Amino acid sequence: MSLAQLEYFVAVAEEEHVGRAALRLHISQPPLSRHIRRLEEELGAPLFERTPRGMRLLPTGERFLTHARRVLAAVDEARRCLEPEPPPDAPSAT
Amino acid sequence: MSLAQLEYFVAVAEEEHVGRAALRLHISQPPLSRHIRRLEEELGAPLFERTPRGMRLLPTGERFLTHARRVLAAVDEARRCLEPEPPPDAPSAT
DNA sequence: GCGATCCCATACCGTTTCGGTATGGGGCGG
DNA sequence: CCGCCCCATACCGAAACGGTATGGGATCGC
Repeated sequence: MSLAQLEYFVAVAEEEHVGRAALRLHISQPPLSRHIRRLEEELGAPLFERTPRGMRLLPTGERFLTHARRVLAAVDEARRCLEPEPPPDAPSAT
Repeated sequence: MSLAQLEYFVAVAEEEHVGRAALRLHISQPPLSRHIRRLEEELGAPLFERTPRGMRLLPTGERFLTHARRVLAAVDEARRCLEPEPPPDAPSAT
């Protein structure tokens, strides 16, 4: 499991469509399909139901989505905690 | 930034020693040094102080360590949320 | 029913990343 | 001065990634 795979999974879950998710992620569709499939294999459980109209989250996928977002949020916080502090004379309120 | 890098960072931070951390992670020392350095480059800030005895966390590294552990914990939870439930007749107490 | 269309999945290829071995450079202790 | 213990760099083969081309299945219009 990689952070990229989690981002990919979230995008597909939200779009319910591999093609649109690929556009949003700026990669092409086949690698994205592969990542999703490999993630499912690694987790040992399918996350999506493949329908003629696209992808729909299974209950397992719904649960995983919550945790995936939590991971990505934690990564964002980790990045932010290192950002240089804004200048003392904050332009926001003063 | 990758999950592997976060694991590597935590191990080096805990061991304060690249060589021991490498043993613990079952990889060799040079790739581990590279990962740490590349993580620092990506974050734009050094995380460790290099001493003749090993590596010591800088204040920035201490802050980042907290967040790195949070990310890895969230990943663990994500994995766990998919595990098959234990059988109803729990063997723990019977 | 047939062809066009829209999905996702697979095959193949070039590039990049990763991990391992060998080696360099610097500080500390005998 | 010499050996030892650190981390850093150089180089190489293996694995993973992303892109293009293509296949297989289902739906819609005719």
